[in-house]
Amino acid sequence: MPELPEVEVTRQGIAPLLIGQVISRVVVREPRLRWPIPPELVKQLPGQTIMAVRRRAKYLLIDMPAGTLILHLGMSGSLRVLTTPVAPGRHDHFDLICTDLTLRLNDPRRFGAVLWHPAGSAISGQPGLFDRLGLEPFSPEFSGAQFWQLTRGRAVSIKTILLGGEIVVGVGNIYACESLFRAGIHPQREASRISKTRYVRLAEAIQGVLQEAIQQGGSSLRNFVDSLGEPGYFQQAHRVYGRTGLPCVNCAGPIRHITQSQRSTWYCPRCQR
DNA sequence: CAATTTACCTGGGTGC
DNA sequence: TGCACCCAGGTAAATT
Repeated sequence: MPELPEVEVTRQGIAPLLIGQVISRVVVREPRLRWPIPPELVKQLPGQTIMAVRRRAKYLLIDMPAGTLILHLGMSGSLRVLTTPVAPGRHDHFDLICTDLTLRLNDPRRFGAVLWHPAGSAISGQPGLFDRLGLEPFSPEFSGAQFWQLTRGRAVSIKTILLGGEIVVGVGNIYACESLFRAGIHPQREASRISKTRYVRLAEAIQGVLQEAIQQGGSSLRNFVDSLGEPGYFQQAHRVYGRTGLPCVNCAGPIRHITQSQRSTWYCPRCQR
């Protein structure tokens, strides 16, 4: 399940390989992803030179003169870089064929996306996709004080706020649970009833948890070339996620599992208030 | 307007 | 071995 760390590790893996490559052909085997893959890509992209590979929230942005190719891995997507011909397998929906390599998207559940943003308008203003995304967790604008400010008057739980992405992006279910545990905040606590001091702790917890996951992913991730980018963070030891009934690493009490808005939450009832 | 629910997908696991 | 069932979760869209 790609959250921000896996997307960032993927970006760091493919960027040095892709930059400078000239696109020669695009192959769409299955256009039915979250949204249909725009047919015009097949004509727009050939001849374009890849200038940069960026990330916004969990979106990968591949910049070229005519515009930006937007990729989202959904919940089961992965990218690999091929330098020799490899027969496409099941769920290999999209190929970006370049001079020296092919970028191939595999996505069994098809919750991912391949979209196109023409040059000329700011991508952050793309309606419904980028215009209401929250702050990047590693940006200078994201702080505990700002987090506190943006949650005034919000009656929903802090876990819901984290997953919503309208205040801070990149935190999925795993790292929402882990961040709240590290900050000592109960997942069901109302967002408007958390002190500024505790929001400072939460902001630091989010940054720490994500940063460590990126580092671990980066060190254990296989080469993106000619191999599947097996996400390193699957091997990471979670402190609460998925640990129903197991002893809390802090107080040894049993980790509790609950459901919040149809999503699993794990937490320590003694350490998180 | 805020909050909540639904829908989209398939692989993997479980129980019978 | 097969089959029905449930769960995983990112996020837009629909509904309350």
